[in-house]
Amino acid sequence: MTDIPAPPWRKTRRASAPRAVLSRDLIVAAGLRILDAEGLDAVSMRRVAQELGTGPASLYAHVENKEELLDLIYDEVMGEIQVPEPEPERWLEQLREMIMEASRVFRAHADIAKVGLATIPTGPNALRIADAQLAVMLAGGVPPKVAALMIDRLGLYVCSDAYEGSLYLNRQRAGGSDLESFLGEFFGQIEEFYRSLPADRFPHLVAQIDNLMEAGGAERFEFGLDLLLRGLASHVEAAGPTTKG
Amino acid sequence: MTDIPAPPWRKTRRASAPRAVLSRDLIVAAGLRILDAEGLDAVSMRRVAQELGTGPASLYAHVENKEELLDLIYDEVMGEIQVPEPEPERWLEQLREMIMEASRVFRAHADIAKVGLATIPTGPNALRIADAQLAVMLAGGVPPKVAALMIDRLGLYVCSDAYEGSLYLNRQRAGGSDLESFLGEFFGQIEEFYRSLPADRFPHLVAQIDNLMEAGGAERFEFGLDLLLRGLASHVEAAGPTTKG
DNA sequence: ACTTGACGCGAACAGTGTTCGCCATTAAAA
DNA sequence: TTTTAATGGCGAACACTGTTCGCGTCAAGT
Repeated sequence: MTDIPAPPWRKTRRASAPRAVLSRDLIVAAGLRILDAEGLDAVSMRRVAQELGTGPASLYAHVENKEELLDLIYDEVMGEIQVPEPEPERWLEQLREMIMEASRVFRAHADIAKVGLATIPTGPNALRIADAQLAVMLAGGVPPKVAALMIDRLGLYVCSDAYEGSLYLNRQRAGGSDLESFLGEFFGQIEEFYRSLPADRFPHLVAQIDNLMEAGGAERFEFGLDLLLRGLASHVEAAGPTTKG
Repeated sequence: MTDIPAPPWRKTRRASAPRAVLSRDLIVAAGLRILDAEGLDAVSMRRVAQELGTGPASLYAHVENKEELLDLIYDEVMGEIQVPEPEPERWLEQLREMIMEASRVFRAHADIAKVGLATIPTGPNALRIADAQLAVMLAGGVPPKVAALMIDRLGLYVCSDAYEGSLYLNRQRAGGSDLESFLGEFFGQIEEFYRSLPADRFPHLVAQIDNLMEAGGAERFEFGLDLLLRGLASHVEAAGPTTKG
């Protein structure tokens, strides 16, 4: 019955209203597509619905609300983060590589980091990554209490730095120029502003303008990361070395 | 002329339409009042205007847009942060005290930290604090380049941690209960969720639940801060000690 | 006394997230 | 095979948001 070729008018009808074209996965995929192309602010229920050729109300059958949708997109992005098998003798290096990898993925997907800052991540991929970080640290002899605190602080650091970086990307999107020239002009203005400050009120700031402006985003991130990791290493040595000693 | 008591009918007129009742300072003060009482989301142009007994359009004569208003409120809050005179021999302690003071002020004003995350602070108070931090570090013998990177990372850390903390406050506001019982219930749910996870997929996470849940917000913040400061101290020793050596 | 100019502000526009109620289609039941 | 139940899709609407336009009114300058 249903296998016979349907008459054209019925086919038109079916094409105009095929059931189950919408699903959680399709909605999340559409949202991620918009996020990458137009930024987080563009990910509205209406825009996602439009991407799927429907209205905003249709999404609520598959997704509780916008917050849940963003959480789902966030975990989808986290799925791109690769984690290694623990090698105890190079645990610190491994941890550093994992953080750099996470940072890379966050930066690749515009300002999704804002979502990570705003929620306690409970998606499967977020859990997978937290578990892997914990595994590497415990294998390296980090005291469990310290390791537990550490994943919290590292997650906050990666998200907040990526979020800060996404702000420049957003402003560039608002303007029209390319990223390179935009950043140049933007930081040029900042530097000009700093140089215009009264040296008697802000003596140290004015004296250190070159040092303040010199470092780029990547250098700043790695500097802070190294501070955190050095501090962590000192905790391990203090608690009794399990490795190389 | 203007000193003589005005006749009642004029007084009534003046009371009904007094000129220049609006000003930047009044608008900022009203915004800060709403921020403290109802949170950042409540600070809308309409709500601020209502607080001043007028309409939203009236604000735009004194303030460029909402972003500028938030920046002004942010700097107003930063004005509460006290900074010390540099004492070179206890520079690290002093730096730590400054960060704790900043964190205290941020927490006192709900989720203003979100604004600090979203903009490069250029207000007078933000500059004053950055200059003071720089002063303490340079007096302590921190290499200028390192000190410059450090204020950036410390600012990011304080803001992001305060922002994360403000999220709980917001959710509590959305519900009706008091902060104490809300946090208890909330983290109870989180803990329950973690305990329900399959131990074969997330073995380390499940094994460390107690360690993950034990620490409160203050302990987490100070843990991360100590990591950063230990790392900074190691930079100073490496660059050649100016103090006590 | 009259003009000028700026401020105050009501109304409107283009957005947002979310809900309600109706329609069509499909799956199950009789 | 016919009727019923339920479910997904979706147009319209609600209560918001930031922002702009243009009118009127009031204060000061000439």
